[in-house]
Amino acid sequence: MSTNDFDLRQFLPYVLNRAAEVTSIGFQKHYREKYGMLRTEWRVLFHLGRYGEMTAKEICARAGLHKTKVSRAVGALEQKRFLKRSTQEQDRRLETLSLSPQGQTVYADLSAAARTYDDALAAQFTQEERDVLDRCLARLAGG
Amino acid sequence: MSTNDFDLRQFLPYVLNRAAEVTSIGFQKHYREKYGMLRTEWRVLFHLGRYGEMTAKEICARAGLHKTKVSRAVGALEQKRFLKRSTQEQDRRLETLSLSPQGQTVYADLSAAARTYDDALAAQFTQEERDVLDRCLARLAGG
DNA sequence: GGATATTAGTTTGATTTGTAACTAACAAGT
DNA sequence: ACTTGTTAGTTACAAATCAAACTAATATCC
Repeated sequence: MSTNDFDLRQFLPYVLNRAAEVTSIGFQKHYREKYGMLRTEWRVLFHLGRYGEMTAKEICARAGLHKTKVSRAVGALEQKRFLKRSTQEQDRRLETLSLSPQGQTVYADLSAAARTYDDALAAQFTQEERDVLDRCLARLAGG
Repeated sequence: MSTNDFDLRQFLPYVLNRAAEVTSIGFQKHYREKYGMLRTEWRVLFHLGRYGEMTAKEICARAGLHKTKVSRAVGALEQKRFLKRSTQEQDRRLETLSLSPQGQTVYADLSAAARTYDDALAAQFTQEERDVLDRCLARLAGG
C-alpha cells in the first residue's frame, strides 16, 4: 500500500476542477468583459432566459445555488436593468423574476456565444466520447 | 436560430463546474474537518507528497496555481508544521519545499482517503466509461 | 563594476464568497 | 386572537480570492 501509486491526475475531483477552471475562464470574457457580470449572475440570467420566469427559490433549486448567492445576483442583475421583480399577490414573500427586454437581448447574445464556445470544445471529441462525457458528468453533477 | 434549443445541461463549462463542486464538497471534509486545511493547501501538500520536494514555482507550474495562492498555502502548511522550507545555496531566491514527517503522515492518510473516495466515484461507471472520462478530462484540463 | 531587467516569492487592498443571523409574510395549533 | 413554527429573501461579518504593487536576489548589458 505505497502512497506513491495514487496519481493526482486520475483523482476525479482534482481533474474535474481543473477542467472546469480551464473551460470557465475561456467563457468568462463573454459575460465578464462585455457585460460586467459575475458567474452567478450569468447562471441566473441563463436560467430565466432559458426556462422562463420563476422565483429565486426555484432558481436555487434548479441551479444548485445557495439563496444568498442568488439574492446578490438578482440584485446585481436588477441594477443592470436586466431583470424585473414582481411580488406575487397571493403570497407576498414570493417575487416572480423575469428578464427585461434588455436582459433578453443579453441572454440571446450570451447563449449564442455559449453554443459557439461549446461547439469548439466539443470539436476535441468524437461523438461517442462526447456522449459518454455528458452522461458521466450528468451522473456526477446530478446526484 | 431560437435561443431555446440550447440547454444549460449540455453546456460543458456549466456541467463541469457542477460536477466539480459536488465531488469536491464530498472530499472536503477529509482535509478540512480533520486537518483544518484549505483546498489549495491540500493540493500543495499532495504535490509535495506525491512528487517529492520542489520549489513554489514548480508547484505553480504543475498544479496550475497562481503564485499568491501557493505562497499562502505554503505559509499555512508551515504554520501547521506540515512542511519545511530550505533556501537554496546557489540561488537564495529559491526555496526547496518538503514535507515534514508529520506532513508525510497527513499525506499518507489523505491520499488513502482520496483513493477510497475516488474508487467510490468510479463505481458509478463502467471501466470503458471511466477511460473515456479520464481521457476527455485530461484533454480539457491539459490544454 | 554599475545601471537595468528578470525572477521568486510576499504583501496589500479591493472584490467575492460563505456562514449565520435577521426581517417579513404566511401557516397552524390551541 | 395569539403563540409557535416555517418559508422567502436580505443583510452583516468573517473568510477567501484576485490583481497589482512590492522586496530581495540574480542575471545581463554596456
